[in-house]
Amino acid sequence: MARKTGSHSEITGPKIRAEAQRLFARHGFAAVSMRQIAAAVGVQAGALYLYTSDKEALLFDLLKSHMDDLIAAWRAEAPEGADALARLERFVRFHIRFNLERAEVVFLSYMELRNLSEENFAKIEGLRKTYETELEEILKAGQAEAVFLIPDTKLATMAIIAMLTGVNTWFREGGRLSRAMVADIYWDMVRKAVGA
Amino acid sequence: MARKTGSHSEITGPKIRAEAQRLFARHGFAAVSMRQIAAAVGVQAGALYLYTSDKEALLFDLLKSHMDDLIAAWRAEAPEGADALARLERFVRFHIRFNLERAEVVFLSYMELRNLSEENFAKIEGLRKTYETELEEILKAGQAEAVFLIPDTKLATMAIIAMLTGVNTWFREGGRLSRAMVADIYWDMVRKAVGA
DNA sequence: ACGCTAACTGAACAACCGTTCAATATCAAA
DNA sequence: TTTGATATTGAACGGTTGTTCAGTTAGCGT
Repeated sequence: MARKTGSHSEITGPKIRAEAQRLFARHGFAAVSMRQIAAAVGVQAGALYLYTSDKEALLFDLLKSHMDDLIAAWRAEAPEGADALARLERFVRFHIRFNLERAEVVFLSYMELRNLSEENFAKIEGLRKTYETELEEILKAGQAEAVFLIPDTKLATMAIIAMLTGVNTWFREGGRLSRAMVADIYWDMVRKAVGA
Repeated sequence: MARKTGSHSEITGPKIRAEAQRLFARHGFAAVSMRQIAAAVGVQAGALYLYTSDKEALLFDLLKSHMDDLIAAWRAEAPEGADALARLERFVRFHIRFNLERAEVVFLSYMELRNLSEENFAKIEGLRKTYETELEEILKAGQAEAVFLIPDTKLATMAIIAMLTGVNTWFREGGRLSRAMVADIYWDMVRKAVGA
């Protein structure tokens, strides 16, 4: 064997992803050049192509990993056996917490989808749909249990997710309310909205 | 006097704004070139500079006009004397209708704010804040009338606006539900969320 | 028909874009 | 110390960017 595989790439690779995420979120995908990313990493632009096939793949990998993480994290903590009300509460708190923890990539995954090719766009949209379905199943269950009173579970799903994701647009650390207080208040509004 | 002022500019000016709005919404501000806009209008790139000082001004004018229109339209139809519940219902229906009617520029005003200079960004944010305050005043009034039960009017404002604006991301003409049905369902959820 | 000006063209500017690649530096294994 | 793959450079590619401007066209008032 020669040099240990990726002796530097183990540092440079993640660094590229981190700087790309930061810059894309700050200025937008199209407004950030490969040279800017390279400069932030401390490398020449050509070196980026040892870690990504092209600029779009850099974006896609960020979004794909995020969606995979999101779905896996939710499934890991979703209370499978519990009643619909408890499951909904868990979902609300999970969504707010997880999204606030990863504000940059969440922002990206809402703003930069149109910079993906048709196939890659479809993949991300599929994952988003998968995640939304997790919520809709809870709402359907609560409807069946007659604990929720929802005029349309599909619309309620979209409404709740939009409402929860909206927290990312205004929440600032050290503001008037802590994350926990925000989660409490949103859970109260969601619970009432579904008639429970 | 010579030629009537703006004999052609009365056509070209609005056409530029319309095509810029369409292209910015479709591909993103940074991804659209002045030459693309000019080509869509049927003119050379240089001609655009008779109507705008630079590319950013083109975006800013679209967003500024939209925010002005939004606030003026709401104030024109806001039921000043009515009780909080009636005013909230009007707001919900107005917001959904107005935003669906202008999906392109609404999309822009959420996605492309970061392409504005600091001063221009602040102006748009100020107008957005003005609009949000209109809703918050309704919520405060309902709280005072004891017809609403809201843990935090600030958060409720953000939650409701995010929820309503979210309609734009999924609504498609000719889908399962009409605009009126969507508005009915959202009003039902909002009413419950505020405890009325 | 003429003059004037608004409207527009087309070329040019320097800067920057994503991407490729031959050359080179780096360093573990032999 | 030599070997050889890994990691990276730096220059180059053709093309595009926003913007400017001298020159041309078009049409109204006289």
